[in-house]
Amino acid sequence: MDYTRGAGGAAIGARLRRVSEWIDGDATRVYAALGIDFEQRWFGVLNQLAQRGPASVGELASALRITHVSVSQTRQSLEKAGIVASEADPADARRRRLTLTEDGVRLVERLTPLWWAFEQAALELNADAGDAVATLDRLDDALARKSLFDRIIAIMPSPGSGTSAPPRG
Amino acid sequence: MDYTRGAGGAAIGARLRRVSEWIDGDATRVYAALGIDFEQRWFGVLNQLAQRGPASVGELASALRITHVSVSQTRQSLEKAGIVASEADPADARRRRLTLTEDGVRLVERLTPLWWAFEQAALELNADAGDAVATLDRLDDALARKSLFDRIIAIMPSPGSGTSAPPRG
DNA sequence: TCCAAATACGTAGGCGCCTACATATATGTC
DNA sequence: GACATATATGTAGGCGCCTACGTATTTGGA
Repeated sequence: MDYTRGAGGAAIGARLRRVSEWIDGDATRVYAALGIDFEQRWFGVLNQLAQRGPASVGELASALRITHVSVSQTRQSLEKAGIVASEADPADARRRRLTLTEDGVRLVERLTPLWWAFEQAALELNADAGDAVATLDRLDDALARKSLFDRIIAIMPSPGSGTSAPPRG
Repeated sequence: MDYTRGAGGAAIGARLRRVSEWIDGDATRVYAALGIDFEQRWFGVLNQLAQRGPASVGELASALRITHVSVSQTRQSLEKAGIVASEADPADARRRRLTLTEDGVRLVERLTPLWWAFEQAALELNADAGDAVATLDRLDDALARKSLFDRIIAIMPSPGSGTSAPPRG
């Protein structure tokens, strides 16, 4: 039924995406079922600001290992929702300093028990799946050492030009 | 630097998505570097048609474990590119029967060595990451047994209503 | 001191998937 | 054989991320 298990390498990206869609979708349904107005993409930035205090777009992108563009869009959404505020960094006008608003602090407090439940569910799932998180760590590390692009080009019968994938870090 | 490793459960979806983005992106760059006009999302449908012959939208969705909507959109893209053709199933006019065109067959032949390289690279990556594919299998199975939604709701302090996540297929 | 290069952030538009809803055809029951 | 229900596919629009490119500010030689 699930042919992707037999499709091997070329499908591994699709499989990862599929599982992430399931998890994201279920998380979205949890917030909806509890009547909480919350977007999945807010989590990283919000959690980061709650744990470590004010930060710039670039710092958040680096910590979350996503692009600054994605953080920038999330910031706009968070500001529109009144959860986060921002101002130009007085020491460097290129930077934007993000902080939680009072509403933001309250939202984080309200969500904390839910995030705890997430954590427990993830631990349970992780145990069921034979330490999936450790595997994710190893996958991250392996890709950081040598990107899939470089691996494929190195294997290709006729390697073509010497182009290389951009670094991910 | 990568805080997501410490963020635990609530970030697992984001981490999976992130890795899938890296892999998808590298795959896209490989096709681009070789000058091949190919979209990532074509792979599942194309590979399935090549391996098992003509199939309907629903059959492909089921085999690939994605929604029929996604397959429908991919079909339109493949038809526009002249790689796939379709006709109403004579036995059931609701169904659409997809087949590879001659161009489609040629494209699959041209891509076969590349997909082989993908496969080798994935095997290498898989070995580097301590059998990530087996972990993905277990994750699939664990989520099929009990969705993340159900796991979270079961753990929540005040479980709220008796709603449940829809089955995944 | 001036100006090229680097850095920080933003906008436009795309990708591959999704949910919600609409349409067309088939099926089963009275 | 008519009609409610089930099934197969499609359309509209959203999500969270991306690349490509543009603008504003800072930095570091010549």
